[in-house]
Amino acid sequence: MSMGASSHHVRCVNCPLGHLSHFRRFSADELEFLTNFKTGELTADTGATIIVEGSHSAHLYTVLSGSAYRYKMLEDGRRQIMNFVFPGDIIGLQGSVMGEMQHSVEVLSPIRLCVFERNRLMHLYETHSSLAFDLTWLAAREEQILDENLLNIGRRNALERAAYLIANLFLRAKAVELVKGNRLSVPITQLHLADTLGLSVVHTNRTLKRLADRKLVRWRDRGCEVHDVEGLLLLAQWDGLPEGPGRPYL
Amino acid sequence: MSMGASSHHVRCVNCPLGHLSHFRRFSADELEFLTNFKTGELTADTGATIIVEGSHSAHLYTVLSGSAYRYKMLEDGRRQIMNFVFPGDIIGLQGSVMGEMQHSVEVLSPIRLCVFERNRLMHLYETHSSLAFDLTWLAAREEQILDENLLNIGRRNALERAAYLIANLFLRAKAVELVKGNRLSVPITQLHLADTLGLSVVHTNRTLKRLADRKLVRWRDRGCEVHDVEGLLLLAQWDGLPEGPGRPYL
DNA sequence: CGTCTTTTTGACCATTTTCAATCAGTGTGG
DNA sequence: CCACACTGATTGAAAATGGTCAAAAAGACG
Repeated sequence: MSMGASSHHVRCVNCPLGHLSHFRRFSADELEFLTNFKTGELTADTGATIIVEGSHSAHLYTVLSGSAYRYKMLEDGRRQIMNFVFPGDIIGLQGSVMGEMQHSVEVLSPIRLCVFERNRLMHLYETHSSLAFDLTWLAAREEQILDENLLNIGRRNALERAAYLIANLFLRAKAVELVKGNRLSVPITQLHLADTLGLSVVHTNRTLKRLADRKLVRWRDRGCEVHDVEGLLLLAQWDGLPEGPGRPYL
Repeated sequence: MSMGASSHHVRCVNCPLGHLSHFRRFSADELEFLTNFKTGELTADTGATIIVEGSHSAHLYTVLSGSAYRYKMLEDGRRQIMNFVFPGDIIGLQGSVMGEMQHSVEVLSPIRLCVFERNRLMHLYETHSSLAFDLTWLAAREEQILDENLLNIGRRNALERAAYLIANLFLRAKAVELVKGNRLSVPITQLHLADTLGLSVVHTNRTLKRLADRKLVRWRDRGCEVHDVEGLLLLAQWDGLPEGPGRPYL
């Protein structure tokens, strides 16, 4: 994990996220503010821990590229992954707003983060209400994703669960160009899936095979190929992502 | 479900939540703004549906008294309760910020709500950044609760799950005086518990009996008595509520 | 090539669900 | 007051789902 060389005042006009139609455009004023609000950049490699449960991080991050996941652990080591973090997603908002961090975040694929200072957050609220609203939007969106995850784990069986999760990851990843062909370019292992689905690795593996038998997905070379998104949606009784283009980010 | 008689400009100075040390105090300015921001009140009886999944509610609510729960359903009828709603909690923020409502809300015990207009929300952000921040705080808190619920369902077994959920409900209810003695004064059924825990009613019932055998809780007269909170926390490997006094609300 | 991680498989075990009743409490109308 | 209908709580037995243990196979990597 290291701070980028050209730390301060990286030009947000050239933000890599700005090129994706998935995200909203900033006004000139917002762009200028954000350029100043941004403290620097941070990169981290696979396996690095960006945030530790229980810590009081002084920062807030937006993912510029790469991926990570948010998780919690019980004292005896059982782990539950709550959500995955893709470009445009924000990391550490919970902690910035409420104090102590209640979850950890680990890097999945080499990640580049935009860094903001937690103690300047109030200033954003005071001077740029549209961005403040966007932050609430981002929090509400995370809430919504968690609702769906809860429904998934609580009420779907193993096969449906895996179908939902893979379809969800696939569509979210696709929106930020983390899909190559029918292949998810996020280096997820079956253990990650298992810890997200609330299943054991063994059963997750068997479930994936059943999905493969139905020609819905295929696990190959450490990665997941999606052969039939519609089939996955149908199996999981899911409507797909509600989001259109133009969603907020910071 | 009906609108209160003295709809407009109910004096927020006398807000019933203001008497609970659990919540933060408003400044005179905030209080005046909120009194105007508030559109009216709404009361609803047990079983009423306040919000329907898929709708575009024009309102946002804060619970003044009573209780409710938030849930989602699969097409085939399986239901998952995501969270319970107590006094001081906000209802409909997700929909207000993101558009369509992605979950339903049903009344548990006769409820009194403070009503706000969704289309005036931006005005709040523009003029009262402290309240805007509070809204983000509330969203982040919901996110945090959902994280814990996800860990609960995903990684704890039935006994631990029930222990966590009951302890959690008990402590949250206690903070807003919805506990009488050791008894939760929220008319929850074992089906509600089951749909929250991701278990069947039958197994939930058996699990509750096991908790009773251990003298941790007791189910009596349609309600739950908690005999040993510490024991529940220990069993669930949970630290209890992180919240201190002085939390925000609208 | 040897080591490490990840995936895959088999056999067996535990947990949880489903189905089917029964029981208890509540409220209703006669 | 009692018969009746209803909802919610309990229980038993059988079946299904998912977990654990152990080991092998397949890649990944230096």
